[in-house]
Amino acid sequence: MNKRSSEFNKELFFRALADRTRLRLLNLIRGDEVCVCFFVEILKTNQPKISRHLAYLRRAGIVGVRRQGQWMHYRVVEPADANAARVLKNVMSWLEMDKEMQRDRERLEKVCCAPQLPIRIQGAPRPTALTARAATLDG
Amino acid sequence: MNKRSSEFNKELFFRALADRTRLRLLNLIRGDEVCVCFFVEILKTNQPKISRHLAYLRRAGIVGVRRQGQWMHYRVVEPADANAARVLKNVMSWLEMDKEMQRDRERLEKVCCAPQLPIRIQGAPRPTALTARAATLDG
DNA sequence: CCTACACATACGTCTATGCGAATATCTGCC
DNA sequence: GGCAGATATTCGCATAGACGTATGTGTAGG
Repeated sequence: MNKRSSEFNKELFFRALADRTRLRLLNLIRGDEVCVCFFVEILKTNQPKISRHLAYLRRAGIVGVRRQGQWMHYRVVEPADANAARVLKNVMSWLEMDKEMQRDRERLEKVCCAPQLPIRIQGAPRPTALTARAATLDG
Repeated sequence: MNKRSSEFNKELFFRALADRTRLRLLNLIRGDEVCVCFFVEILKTNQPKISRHLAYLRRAGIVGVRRQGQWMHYRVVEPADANAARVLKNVMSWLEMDKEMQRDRERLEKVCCAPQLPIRIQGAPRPTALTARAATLDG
């Protein structure tokens, strides 16, 4: 039907990036694999909101999920389209220069590397990469 | 008030790119300076629609305008933020691979390089760069 | 001035999307 | 099976944005 059906949907891709909450989520994930409850904790918001935005990013082919028991681990994936992948890389490094994004990451690192996780997310699996740092502290 | 007031608005930037008509406009402008009536002609749509989308791109800091008599010449400008500029460059070359965008450009070139412009836009100033090619044909 | 032309903006409508609150789903465990 | 915790989806509402039509604005030419 649609003559563009085989092409990567750029509009969907950019709309996915056109929201501050989603950008903050991408910034928190980075090269890691982060479970939903951390987003809720760091962005200090309700869980459905986070979940909806992650679903949006998933539909746009920007993030992927892995289930581990009751937890869902989100990661940034390479978009199917090479140009989209290139743009996304640039966007990710762009986010590093944003003050709010930097604060978000500081909070995430502080939370993840602390010997004790906050009460709300006691049993949650920590982000893989960040946990490597926290492992020495956490028994 | 807003703690992010000094930072470039990424959401506005991406929302500007999150629309097919606006992407098609950017693709038609490219490195050139194109007057509104050509957009209307090539995209085969009404003038207010084009004008609104151009205004959106202007607000996002992606295009600029120059008035020449009754005609308005639009051009792609370098966004104030260096990262935005880099992303925009990538997007522009991304557009080159899009079938519809290629067709749009073919139509624009055909129209601009023809000895006679279509009746609707008889007196319009041709895009500068493309006109260089048409100049030898057009008296 | 008045008209014609190019373009911009306003208006009414419709759809997409964001939100919080409520609810559903899935998994681990007893 | 049933309960609890983590996550997803739904619902109702509010706003943004896209569209076509109508109208406003600025400029050139008589």
